[in-house]
Amino acid sequence: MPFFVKVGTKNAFCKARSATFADGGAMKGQPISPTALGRLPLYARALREMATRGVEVASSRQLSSVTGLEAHKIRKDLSQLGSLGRRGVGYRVADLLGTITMYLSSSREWRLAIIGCGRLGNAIAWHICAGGGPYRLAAVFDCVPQKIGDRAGGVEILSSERIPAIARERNIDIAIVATPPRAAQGVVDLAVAGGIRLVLNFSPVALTVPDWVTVRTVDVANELFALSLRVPTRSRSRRRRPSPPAASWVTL
Amino acid sequence: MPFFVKVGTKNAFCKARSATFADGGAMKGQPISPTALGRLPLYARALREMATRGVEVASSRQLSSVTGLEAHKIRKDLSQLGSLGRRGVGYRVADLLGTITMYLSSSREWRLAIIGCGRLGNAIAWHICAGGGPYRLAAVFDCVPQKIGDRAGGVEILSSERIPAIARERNIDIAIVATPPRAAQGVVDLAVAGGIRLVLNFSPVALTVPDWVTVRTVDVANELFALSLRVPTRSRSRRRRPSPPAASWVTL
DNA sequence: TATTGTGAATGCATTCACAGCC
DNA sequence: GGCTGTGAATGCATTCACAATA
Repeated sequence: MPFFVKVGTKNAFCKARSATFADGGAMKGQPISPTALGRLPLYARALREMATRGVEVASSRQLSSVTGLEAHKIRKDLSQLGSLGRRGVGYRVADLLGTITMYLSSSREWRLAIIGCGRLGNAIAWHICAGGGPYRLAAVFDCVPQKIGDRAGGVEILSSERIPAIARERNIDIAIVATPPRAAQGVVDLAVAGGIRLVLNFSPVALTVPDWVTVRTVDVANELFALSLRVPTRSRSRRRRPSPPAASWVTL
Repeated sequence: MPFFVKVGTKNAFCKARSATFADGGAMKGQPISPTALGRLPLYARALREMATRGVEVASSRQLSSVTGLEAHKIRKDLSQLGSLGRRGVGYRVADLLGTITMYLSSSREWRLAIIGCGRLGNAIAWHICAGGGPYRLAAVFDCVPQKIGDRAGGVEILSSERIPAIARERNIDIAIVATPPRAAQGVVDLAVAGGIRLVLNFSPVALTVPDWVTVRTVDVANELFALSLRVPTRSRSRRRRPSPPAASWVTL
């Protein structure tokens, strides 16, 4: 059972990996920090791209220029996967990519339902349909009668009333809510009734759910707002950072 | 020139507000922490909704149940705006809403360009067109000749080649990139050439930009990934949190 | 009693600095 | 000399606990 432990050093985090060597999982230290985990797909993409270009070895600085993240951060993240990379040389692209994909492959397929098949829902449906990854579009719902029976992302659109039943029937893991704000709470309630515990919400409202359900909201207006905060109003204490395009996300 | 200062107390943050009373802006302490600022729109929405329901006074607990955030956090955030709210009573909805909207109103209009008018770009175009807020859709670009001349979100679609010229002509502040991944870097280069310094990127690639440009990437696949990390694999150290629907975002 | 406001504690991510290798 | 790996320092957000107040 991996968890972070307080050990001798001041920063528990630094020792967390070695602290979990004992659990003897397939890979050495599972408890990679969640933020680092979230960046692994980015590294994987960069490495794949480098691999197709025939690059064999990549330094953290090169990875930095491709991903836009600081070399510091990259090394710290990668060090959590173990000691790949050779000092003075860099990381072997193929090996690193292999290890990362091992970590990423949850060897699990996630079954998605899109609720609300307006312009946005439709776009997401096709996006998922096209994109690789372990995500499968398993159902699409809408409450507009005219749309029912049409197809989106290769799946037949069903009536929203049937969400709870179909969610169980098709083993839906994740509901993507792309309805108008008004309807969002109603459909998420149906999804919860269907046993869904992960919700990705694109409508600009806060959804109330039981505490065993995780909601993640992506609000375009909020993204724009967060972005516009970034405008250099008066050259705010501008420390020279070589490439700071990495934006910090607003935490809800 | 607002900035955080180290003062007597151990936590500089706690004193940051009072430390900047001196700057004498229209509102007392401008330097609200960025994360708190990012949550203000959420509070505003909740308060507006309460106001329309005729609620006069709201406690942090009530706000908590509406927004899904912990009461702790809400009080901490709101305390940064000054001492609104009366102890033992709560916050006056109208007053609080007024103050928050004051903080939010940058009294500025942001002019957007959407680059790439496929399904996603089109959806975003209409989303912005419909949604209120200080964001105006000022241009839409696509590189597919067939689409040029069509309209999206009430704006004529122009050829991507014209991005630099139109960006200057129409004073575009923010570029929204919704192209296929291949084309993204190319169009963002054009946007940068047109003097755009804020980019919201929906394509799943890291964009390389000069350091005066801020890019914020929203990647649906990444969101799904981050969400699927949240699945309770083995009831991880589950501390009883009353309502933790608030998801923490993956930081790039 | 109910609720805000806030100093302090905690936790986590980032950044720094440099030891250890090529 | 260049580059990784990592302990420590820093910074910031969250959480806690409780004094102040209606």
